[in-house]
Amino acid sequence: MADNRQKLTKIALSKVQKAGLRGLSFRTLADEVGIKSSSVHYHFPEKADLAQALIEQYSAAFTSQLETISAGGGSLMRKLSRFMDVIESVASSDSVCLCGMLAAELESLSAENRYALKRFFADMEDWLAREIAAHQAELSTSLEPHQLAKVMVSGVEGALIVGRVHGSTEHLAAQRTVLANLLRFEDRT
Amino acid sequence: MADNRQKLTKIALSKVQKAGLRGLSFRTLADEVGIKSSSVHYHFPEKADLAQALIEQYSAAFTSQLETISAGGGSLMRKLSRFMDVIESVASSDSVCLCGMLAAELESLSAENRYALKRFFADMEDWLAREIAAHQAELSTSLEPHQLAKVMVSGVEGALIVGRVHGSTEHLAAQRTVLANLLRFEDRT
DNA sequence: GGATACCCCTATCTACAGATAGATGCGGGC
DNA sequence: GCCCGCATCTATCTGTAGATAGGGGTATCC
Repeated sequence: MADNRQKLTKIALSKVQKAGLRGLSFRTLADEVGIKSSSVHYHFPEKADLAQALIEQYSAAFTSQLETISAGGGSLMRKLSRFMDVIESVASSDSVCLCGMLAAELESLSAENRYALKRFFADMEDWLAREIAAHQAELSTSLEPHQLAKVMVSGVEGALIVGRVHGSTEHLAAQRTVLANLLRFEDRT
Repeated sequence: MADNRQKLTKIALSKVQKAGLRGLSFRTLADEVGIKSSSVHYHFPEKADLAQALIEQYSAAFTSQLETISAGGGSLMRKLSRFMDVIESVASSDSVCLCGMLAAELESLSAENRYALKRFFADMEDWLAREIAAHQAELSTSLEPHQLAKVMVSGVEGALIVGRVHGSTEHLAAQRTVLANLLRFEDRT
């Protein structure tokens, strides 16, 4: 099985989204894949290397989804609704956004990890701001696209984390509703 | 010194806000207070007991601040601005909200800890919703107070966590601005 | 067919975590 | 003067973490 590396990142991703990087041990991870912990070290010498791989993989997948949304066209509200769909898809099974989780563990991350994290959030914000700016004509708000984008980034990350405590997705749902209202559109599309 | 218990919770609080509960060890904590780790266990038999004490103490202090704001009167915007001041005061020195941090570590918390966490967020939401409802006449929004409150709770928790990654308070600032706009008030008071 | 890269193994190290048992010193109250 | 509770100590247990050294098998490439 040469795809153990993929199995490792797949299982690690899910685990970190639930328990955090510190909640993941090389031993448990190895057990679940069916290899030894030393073999995990072969693929990822240090834990920071594993974290880095996770962030990059996650970011790439996320960016790809955003690009698909952009390419799909439609109104801003339609795009933002799709955006919320993407966010909502991680909320199931006691998981939060990988990068939101790692952001909480910031203090124990390597410099490289931190930089990758920054980029993730900056990319999300940029995408949102770009879409908002592109549709500004449709809007009756005077707010800066980047300010709105920052609020949305904070909002969804916070909603995932806080929502999990309550075991509900109401916080994300509220985000949707208020967002739609803020931009003076009707709910959903 | 019979106030070692207070010293413990004080130092532990600050440490957990920066590094999380897992980032705090009884040994380091004991060292900083100047006692032995076994003595920490005397005050807090298990780590969950320490966490519980932290959450309760933190919640009480927070609630107290909210009550002060309510008692201070004034416009809704004034109150919400004060609310943001309170949130902002924890953002310094690489700290996030204690409960936001613990929420990320949810999986490793005791049932009692989780319940206390839920209450913290619910209390914050209730306070916000109550204030919003009380001033609804001043507002031109048709949004439910509890939905707005949920968004605010998510927003500030997320802004603290994401903002720390960037080493800035811009996310909180954006929250302030957008919030003011959402409620159709001028910025700050 | 020998070299080489790849992948996984066994075995082990070092560090540190939370937790417990039992002893010590120091009070105040009976 | 004795007992008891409080707060702390020393010493130690047990478990688990990340990490490393070095060996072996296998497939591919020259």
